[in-house]
Amino acid sequence: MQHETEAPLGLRERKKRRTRADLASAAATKFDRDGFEATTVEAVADAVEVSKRTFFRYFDSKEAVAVAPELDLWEAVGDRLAEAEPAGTTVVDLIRRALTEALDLMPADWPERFFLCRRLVAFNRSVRAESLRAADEAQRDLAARLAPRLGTDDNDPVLRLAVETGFAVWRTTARLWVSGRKRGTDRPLPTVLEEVHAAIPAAVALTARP
Amino acid sequence: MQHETEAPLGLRERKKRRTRADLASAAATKFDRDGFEATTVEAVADAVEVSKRTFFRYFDSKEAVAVAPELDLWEAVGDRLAEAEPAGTTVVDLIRRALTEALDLMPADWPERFFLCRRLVAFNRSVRAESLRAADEAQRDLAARLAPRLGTDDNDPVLRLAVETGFAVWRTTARLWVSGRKRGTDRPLPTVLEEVHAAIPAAVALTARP
DNA sequence: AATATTTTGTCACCACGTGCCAAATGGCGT
DNA sequence: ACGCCATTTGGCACGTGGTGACAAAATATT
Repeated sequence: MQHETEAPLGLRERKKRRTRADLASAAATKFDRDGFEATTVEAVADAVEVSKRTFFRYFDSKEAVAVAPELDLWEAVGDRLAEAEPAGTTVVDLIRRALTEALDLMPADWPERFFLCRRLVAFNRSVRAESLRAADEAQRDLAARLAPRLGTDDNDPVLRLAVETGFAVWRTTARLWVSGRKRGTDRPLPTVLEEVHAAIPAAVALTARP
Repeated sequence: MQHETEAPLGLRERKKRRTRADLASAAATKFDRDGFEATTVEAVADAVEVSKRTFFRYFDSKEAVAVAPELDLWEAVGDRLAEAEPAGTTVVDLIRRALTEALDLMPADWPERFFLCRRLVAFNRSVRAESLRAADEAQRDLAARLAPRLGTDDNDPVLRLAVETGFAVWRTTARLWVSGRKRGTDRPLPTVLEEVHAAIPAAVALTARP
């Protein structure tokens, strides 16, 4: 027998995680095949042999299960930031690092799931809204955690703007990555993230030429 | 008789605009008094003496009518940008200017309506999601309009990032303005907008001190 | 093995949102 | 003033997302 690392993690918790993952997976395939609106949550629940009521105990809404990969990412980002040392680096760069580490922690099939998720985001209004809302939530959470480390409250406009910029980099990265993937160029997300990060000065200085 | 400026604007169009405004107004007061979820769209429709079916011909969703002031703003911004001359100024600043001009165009009761709208955004998940979605839509629209003036397509990451930054400034402004208004400091939005705009360098350079 | 706690299923219910068609209303020429 | 056409509105029915309440099942604890 091998040593139990991290946590015991009883049967109960394991089962819960599995059903959640199963629901997200079933939803992803059905949404991809039949479309988001054409698929009912009952159909998703049935596919996992779970009642509709139980579905809504795992996900707040139909849209939430569609962006499950993003929710997973934000959770990982929150965890990574809890132990990160902010010393010396820019806030924007700190967010980039937390994202990179979080991406590194994600399971192997995550990029594919994320890709499908982004297609739904691109084509469906309500899914797009939920995606933005989830990112915004992560953003607030992050600002609240960062504030004490900087000696300000999380209403400080400079901090807010910094966090906004960090997430702006992520959003741009996600889009660039997706469009790149569609035409074969399959670069890893952290690489794209670094590139976009480096483009910040050019972006704020971008001027129309008369 | 006086000379007709701008457009004839027949009775039909005028009536449509009025019902739309009435719906938004009725919704605002009811949402403010009874709460967003406690208010049914039927109740809003009844208050304007219009059928529920008609309500949904004016607004895509219950959330949409809640953020009507923002929708109005984005429309005005789009209009302003159509005639703005981009020469010489930064893209981020160009967005700021378009916003300032648009804010100037809004009717006198707009700030109050916007304020109530922001309260709903702050307390309600789905309204917040819709608000973010609407801003994102305006963002894309703006990027698409700006791209040809810069000689690039609207997938250029630098342009994207620039537009993201411009909107980040707006979002930060909105929050700052609201929190300022709550405690008496009632400065006009364009002023706050300028301040936040000026804080960009500080934000991207913001560093944690060990 | 018995008990306590947490999760799940069933049922009922409400309200959002939409397709469909008939009725009403404004625009317009004669 | 009248009737004709285009557009807008109302009424109805329907599917589905989402929730409260309570009983049943599953898991943890002693």
